[in-house]
Amino acid sequence: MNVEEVIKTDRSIPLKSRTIIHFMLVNNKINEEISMALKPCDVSVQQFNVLRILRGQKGKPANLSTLNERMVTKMSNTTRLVDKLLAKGYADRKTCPSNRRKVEITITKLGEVELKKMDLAMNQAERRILQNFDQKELEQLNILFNKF
Amino acid sequence: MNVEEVIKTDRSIPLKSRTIIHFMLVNNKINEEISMALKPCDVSVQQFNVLRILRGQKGKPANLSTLNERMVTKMSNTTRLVDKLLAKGYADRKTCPSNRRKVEITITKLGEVELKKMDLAMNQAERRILQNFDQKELEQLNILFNKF
DNA sequence: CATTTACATTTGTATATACAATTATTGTAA
DNA sequence: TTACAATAATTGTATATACAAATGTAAATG
Repeated sequence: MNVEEVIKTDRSIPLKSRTIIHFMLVNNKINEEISMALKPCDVSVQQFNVLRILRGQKGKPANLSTLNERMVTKMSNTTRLVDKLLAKGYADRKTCPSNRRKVEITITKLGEVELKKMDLAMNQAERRILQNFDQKELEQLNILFNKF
Repeated sequence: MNVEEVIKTDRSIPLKSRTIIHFMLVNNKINEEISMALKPCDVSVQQFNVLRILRGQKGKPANLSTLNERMVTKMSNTTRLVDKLLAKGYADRKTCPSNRRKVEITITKLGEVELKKMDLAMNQAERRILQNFDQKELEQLNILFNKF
C-alpha cells in the first residue's frame, strides 16, 4: 500500500503527517475486512465485541458501565447497542435486584452459539489482514503501538 | 498503552487478535486527538481532508468523483460533505459548463484562510500523537504499514 | 434521430453515533 | 427523615454514514 499513490498526490508528505494518513488508510482496510467478515453474521463490530465481553464473564452478569469500560471502542450509547443484542436473542437483560439502578446483562445460549461462528469469521479476517506479517513483524508492530 | 489493561482482561490474547485490537485502540486515540484539535475550527476530519484536496488543485476545480478518489476515507456521500463546506463559505460549487453532469468545486479565499488555521491545529495534534516516536521508529511504522 | 446505455451527482431512507437532558434509584448529611 | 447529591441507565435530538434509488446529462448504437 503506497500512500501517495492511494491518495493520488505527487507531492512529498512530511513523515509525521504521512504516518497518520498511512495509519488511517490501514484503518479503512481493516474496517472493511472486518465488517465484511461479520456481515453474514448480521452483527456490527461493536455488537461482536460486547458478546465477547459477556462470554468472558463466564455466567457472571455484566452491567452497562462494565461493558462500556471493557469495550475496545467506547461509544456513548451502550443501552441501544444491547437493545440490538436482545432483539436478536443473543443477550438477556434484567434489573439488578440488589441495586435497581443497575442492570444485569448476560449472553444467551443462542448468543454463544452464534458467537462461535463470529469467532471463526473474525479469525479468518484477521488472517487475511495480517497475511503479509511474520511473527517477528507482528511483535514489532505491538511494540511500536505501545508508544502511542 | 497496554492492551490487556485497557480492555481489562486477564487472559492472554493470540498475537494476531491482539494486534488488531491494539490497532483499534490506537485508532481511537488518534481520532480523539484529531477531532479535539479540529473542534475549535468547527470542521470534521473529512471536511478538513476535502479542503486540503481542493487547495492541492491550485485553482483547478475538482469534481465530486475526483474528491472521492483522493479522500483518505471514502464515504458514500461527498455531495452532502461539500454542502457543509458551502454553508460555511469555505468552498464554491458550480456545474461544469463543458459537461453539465459534472460539478466544479473550488476552495474560497475564506476557506484557504481557515485551512491555514486547521493545518496548525492538525500539526500540533500530529506532534502530540507521535511524541514518543523518533525518526527511525516512524520510518519503521511506515514500512510495516506498507505490508497491510 | 430515437432509444438505450453509461456517467455524475443528488436524494431518500435506514442505521449509527455523539452529546445532552431526563428518569429512577441509592447514598448521605443536616 | 427530609433534602440534596451521586450513580446508573435511558431517552431525545442532531448529525454522520452506508446503501439504494432517482435524476439529469451525455455518448453510443441501430
